[in-house]
Amino acid sequence: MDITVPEETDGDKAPPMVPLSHLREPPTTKRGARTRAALVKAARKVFERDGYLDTRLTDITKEAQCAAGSFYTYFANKEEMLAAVLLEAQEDMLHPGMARVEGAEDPYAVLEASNRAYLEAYKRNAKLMALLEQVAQVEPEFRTFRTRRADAFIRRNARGIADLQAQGVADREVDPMMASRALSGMVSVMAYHAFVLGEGQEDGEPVDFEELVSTVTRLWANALRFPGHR
Amino acid sequence: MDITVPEETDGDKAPPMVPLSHLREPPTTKRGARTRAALVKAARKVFERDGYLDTRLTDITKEAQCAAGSFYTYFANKEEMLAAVLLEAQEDMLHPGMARVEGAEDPYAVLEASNRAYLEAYKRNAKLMALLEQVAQVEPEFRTFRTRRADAFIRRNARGIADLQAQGVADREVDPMMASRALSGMVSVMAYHAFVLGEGQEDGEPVDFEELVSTVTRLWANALRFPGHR
Amino acid sequence: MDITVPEETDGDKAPPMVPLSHLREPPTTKRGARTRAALVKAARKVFERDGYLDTRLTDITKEAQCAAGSFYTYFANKEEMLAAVLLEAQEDMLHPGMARVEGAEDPYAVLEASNRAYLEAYKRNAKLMALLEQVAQVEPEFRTFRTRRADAFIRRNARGIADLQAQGVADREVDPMMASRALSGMVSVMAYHAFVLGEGQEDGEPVDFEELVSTVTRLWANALRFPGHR
Amino acid sequence: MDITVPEETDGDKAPPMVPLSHLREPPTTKRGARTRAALVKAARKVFERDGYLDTRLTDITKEAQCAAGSFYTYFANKEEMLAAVLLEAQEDMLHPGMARVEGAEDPYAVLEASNRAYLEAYKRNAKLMALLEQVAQVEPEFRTFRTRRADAFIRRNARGIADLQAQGVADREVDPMMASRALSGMVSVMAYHAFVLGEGQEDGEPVDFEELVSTVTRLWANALRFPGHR
DNA sequence: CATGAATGAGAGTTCATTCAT
DNA sequence: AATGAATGAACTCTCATTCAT
Repeated sequence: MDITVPEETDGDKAPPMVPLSHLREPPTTKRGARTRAALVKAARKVFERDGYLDTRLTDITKEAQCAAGSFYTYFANKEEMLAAVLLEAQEDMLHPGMARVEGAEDPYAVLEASNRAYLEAYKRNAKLMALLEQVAQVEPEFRTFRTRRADAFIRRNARGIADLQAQGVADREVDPMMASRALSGMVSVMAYHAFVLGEGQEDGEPVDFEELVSTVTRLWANALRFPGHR
Repeated sequence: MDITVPEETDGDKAPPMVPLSHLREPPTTKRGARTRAALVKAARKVFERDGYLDTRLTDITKEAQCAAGSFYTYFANKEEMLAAVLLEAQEDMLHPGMARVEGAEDPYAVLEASNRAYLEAYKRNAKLMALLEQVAQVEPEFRTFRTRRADAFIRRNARGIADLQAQGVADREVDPMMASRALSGMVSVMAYHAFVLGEGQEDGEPVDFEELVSTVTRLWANALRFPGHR
Repeated sequence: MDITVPEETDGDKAPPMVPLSHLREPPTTKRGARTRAALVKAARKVFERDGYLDTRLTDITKEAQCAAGSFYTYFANKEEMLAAVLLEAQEDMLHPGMARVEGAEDPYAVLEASNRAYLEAYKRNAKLMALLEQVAQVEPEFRTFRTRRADAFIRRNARGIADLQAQGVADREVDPMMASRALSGMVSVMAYHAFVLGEGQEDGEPVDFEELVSTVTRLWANALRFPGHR
Repeated sequence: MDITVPEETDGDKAPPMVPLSHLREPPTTKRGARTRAALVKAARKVFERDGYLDTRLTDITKEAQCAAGSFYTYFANKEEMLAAVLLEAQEDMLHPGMARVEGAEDPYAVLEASNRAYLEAYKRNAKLMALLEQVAQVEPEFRTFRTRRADAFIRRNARGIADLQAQGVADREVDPMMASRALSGMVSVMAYHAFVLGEGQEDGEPVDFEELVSTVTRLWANALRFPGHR
């Protein structure tokens, strides 16, 4: 969903964006590293399976096959554990390698590629996204995290919209930031519905991925009044 | 956000849409009714203030100035309490009296009125909506409730879109249901951002209501390619 | 199981033998009498169905179709309620009119008639007997009650045994009181097994009543070495 | 009370006979074993002193001098706690090492030894037996347990009776199983009276143990018409 | 007398966190 | 660094009993 023009350097390099940077000292020994890694892996599995709230610390240590006390060697509490999980997954969740947009490129194609990449990444990390939604409702620090993460996308897309407006290929009547928030939100809502709610449901039709991409792209392009519609 | 043409009778009369119909027997005496009402009122206040999870039953009874045990005279547990709160608020939350659309009416005006009504209702019940979002992440029964509630809107708007397509005033390339889900979601996301996140934030600019209405309406109209845009 | 010779006047006329004689004042009005009776009847039903411990006072008032508070108009608590239930049933539970034993009567026939009468009464009141057993384990006052009730039987039968010993038709080596306790206990154990445990069980063969009577009688007669056995 | 002839191998090896096999994982460390043992010991003491129903979990942990929460490290609830207590006591309660009966042995002597052994074991574990009686009235699972336990004795003695009938030394008119139930019940009733009720009472004469053994044995032998009575 | 709502002490249970080994 | 038992505050829910109407 990132339609930024390439030169734009966004502020995304701001540190991890993961809450609670006050993580404990990293393990020094090899064994320590192994245990820590096992805990993070186990935590992700259990969080995704049972949800953040229903996960007891002992569930994690049990899954990681280590003692309850070992948890505190590496994490101060459940929150920090989750922060570590997210930190590790962030790479893939953040922005899926977005195709560069060369000057003369077709904006519609760029947009579509961007949406596809976003939706693919969402699908790939659906369980984690569901988890993040849950936690954002429950732990203020993660709410902030989620908001910041979303805002980065939105700002980025806003810049893209502004560019297109400047080039005369987008409706100039809308505020780029607000339009970006609306349209980016539209895509994320669709992703949430398709990949988070869509799973557990008996709904029958599990949403066709390509149709999802094309509909979302078409609506977005229309909304901004891209010229020369098919 | 309801752009249904008037004749359409939708299936919305389905029962309360509130989970947990196993409510306890309603009070028979006047005093009982007073206590029950005090509890519901107190519960709404505390839920909205502290969130569902952080609310202890005794917080509610304390606020309602009655004994802890009295809670159970009227509600089986926290869930049922919330169900009662939602049931009572439902009237206003649902859909605010939507302007009728007479045959020759301007669809753009109808759409705008609809969006305005929706956003006003959302704003009025912002805290409750925030609560609902939280609970939906935590209690499966309420997740279902929220989903059903949203689907009712979406289906309704989908019918409106289909009508407009039939009349030749809306893009026929998109599936009405999918477009409705995307655009309805777009509006609700904006409402959530403006009225739920917007409040507690230091964000500075607290979103101009009229701009919100007009932007959202414009994007929606554009997306469906309403003719004769300004 | 009463094999006392007729002239014997036993001490059984001692007051009700029901615990907690401090019953509340009997109702004065007709309506009061009706309510009280309804409560006793309901209590017996619920006690027998759910057991003493699992019975809540409101279960009784609900069954009696009266308000919770009315309970305390007639009874101080659950114990007194049970006392009232037992008092009312006592007549039939005690010992069913036992056939008189005329001088020349066959002791074996008397014994058999006595056992039959006892077992019939037990069977008739099986649920109440089960209840009494339960309560005796739980409320000291009812334990005493049960013990006294049993002792009355035992003493009575002991007198019968002593008579038979005097007439030379019973083993003189055993202490009449102890033998009575053993043999009376034997019969009551059999009754408990047949009519209390026997019911809920899938055991298959539900104990033939006549065989029960004859076996118990035979063992009893043998144990005392009645002469001229068949 | 076990008069089985020696060769008879009975099916008694059936598993623990204690309800609720779903015991928690046994402690792995020495400290854990110590705590668990302390809890079981404390529980037995408190159960025997206050009865099953009046025992609160905290009474047990207080007696064991550990925190309330520690209880749940080893037991899921009060029931399992009792199961553990019974399991530990079972060895001694079950069947007191019964004297072997050699072919030519005097059945009367065997019977007497058996009764003595039973009564001694009962006396030794009187408080626990009282507890078991109480719990059997209150928790279905323990009622089953008690019934099974009793049935094992009864079946065993029934086999002994059948043998004696075959050898012509016991009355053939009675059904061995029914007679065993009656006579075994007789003995257990006497034990209950002497060692459970007898204790707390002011009754005066606390039952002479030897007289108990001889009376019970004599009645039993008579009942089955052992030959050559003294 | 009847009603039925109000009361509140008390029990069981959970689980994050600590700490001795 | 790892272990896993110990801790105890916190919370929900029950129900006998009271009392205003």
